[in-house]
Amino acid sequence: MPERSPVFAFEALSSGCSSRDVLDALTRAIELNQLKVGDRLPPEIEIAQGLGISRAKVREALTSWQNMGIVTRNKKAGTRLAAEVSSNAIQLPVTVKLEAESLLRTHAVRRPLEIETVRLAAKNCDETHRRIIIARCAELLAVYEAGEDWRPADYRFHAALQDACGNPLFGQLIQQIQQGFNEIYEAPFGRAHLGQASIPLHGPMADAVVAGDVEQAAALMEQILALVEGEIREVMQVMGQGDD
Amino acid sequence: MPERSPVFAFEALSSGCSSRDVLDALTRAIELNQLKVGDRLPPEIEIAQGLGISRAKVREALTSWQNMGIVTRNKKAGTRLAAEVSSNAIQLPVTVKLEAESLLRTHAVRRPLEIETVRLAAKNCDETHRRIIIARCAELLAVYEAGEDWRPADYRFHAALQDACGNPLFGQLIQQIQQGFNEIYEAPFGRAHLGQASIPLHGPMADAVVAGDVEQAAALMEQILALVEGEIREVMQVMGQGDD
DNA sequence: CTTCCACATAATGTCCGACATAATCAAGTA
DNA sequence: TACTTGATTATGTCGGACATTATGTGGAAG
Repeated sequence: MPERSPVFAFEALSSGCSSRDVLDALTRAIELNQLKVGDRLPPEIEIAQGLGISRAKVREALTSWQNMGIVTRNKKAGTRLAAEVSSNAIQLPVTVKLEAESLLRTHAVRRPLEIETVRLAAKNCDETHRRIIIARCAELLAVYEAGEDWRPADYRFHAALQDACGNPLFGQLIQQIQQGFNEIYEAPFGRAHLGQASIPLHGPMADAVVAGDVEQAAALMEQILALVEGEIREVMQVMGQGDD
Repeated sequence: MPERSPVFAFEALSSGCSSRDVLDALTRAIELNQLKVGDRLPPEIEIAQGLGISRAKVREALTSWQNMGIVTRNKKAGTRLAAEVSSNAIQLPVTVKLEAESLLRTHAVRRPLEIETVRLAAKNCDETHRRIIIARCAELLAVYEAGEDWRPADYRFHAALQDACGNPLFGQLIQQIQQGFNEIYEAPFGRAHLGQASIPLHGPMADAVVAGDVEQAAALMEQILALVEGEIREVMQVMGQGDD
């Protein structure tokens, strides 16, 4: 059984075309063939032949997507969609330089975004999202009290909040900033364990969001972030990194 | 007169190395040779020879930097640094998908970042930044009252605020989000003229920031953004885009 | 019949060499 | 001096070859 459709429709492309043109054509082809996240793209050589350009050009374009996290590539396994693409979306590569010395600065950027997220979540979330938030929060607290690794549950809880706020951009930005934070954090300090002290506050915050109490939810999120910030300062002082 | 130093020091690189390794090595070489923004990098072929890898690999790495806006490339003119790089900085490509239908969502993300910026600016700015803010604001108001194009002055004023807040990440993020916003805004609606109604509020806001009145400054920025949001809604309604 | 190992296969990863293209520089002429 | 023309040099593009590595498959051993 072939994993992907044997035929893949392409529109021809002129020889002298920019990488952007290639990505646009690929985007249209993906829409046309209704590829979903996780689906496989044709081999590079077939894409090249289909578009009428060289494999190098296809590779350049795909590398660009790979850097953006839109596709994953593996030998033999091929290239797979890791995120949705759509022709009426603009890929804006916001490259932020996160300096290793400025963990606090990175945290500072996340702060207003997280707070606004819970504000919006408290204001906008519907019954479905309320149930999800409550469930994720209960899960987080259970894992935390059991003494297990609470970070995956924490991640899912915050993802639920970001979902509930009704604007996917918040989740996208926060998660990518967080990812960058972890990268520069783990290098000198090992795996991230920040936020331990703030877990007990997550229950009341979930309650406030579900109850639609915007100010209370925002205030609790502020407290949570303040605790995290305190832990960052501690760790940096212990490691003799000085503060910033 | 040679525009760049005739010798360029490299450290050798193993053959099977990731694109990331190449960029790291290049970063160190750039630091070592003290290249600044606007300076020229050696030709790709020299970089390849210096690092002991193929030109294709160098090109892939440079393309990645080009997509991130770190370098610009021109035939014959060569590759030039467009932004600073440093070995203790992590380039985090935050790719946000800005959909054409969601101008309001984009604005919603900018909102908390702008408000936090003026909060921090009001709290942290020193005498130098105060003078700059006052000057830029006066300039903006003068241009506005003269009936000229106030957008460049507006941009400079906001840049001064972002400078004054003490955390360069805010400015970077906001400006790139704004750039993406303009891209998707200008396509259907022509050049951006948003914020006209909010200009008179900029004077009091600058005063509040300079006076260190955090809450007043934040409140005025909120009003400004609310006016902008109103204009976005108007334009979208007129153009029959519906609201989101 | 099932399990496990070795080989064939197919896709990306890497490299090389060649040519195209364009911008800059230099020389030469009006 | 000013303009034009050609040479130079760098990136842009392409095709092909080989390396590397999951995946799949078939045969031998149990």
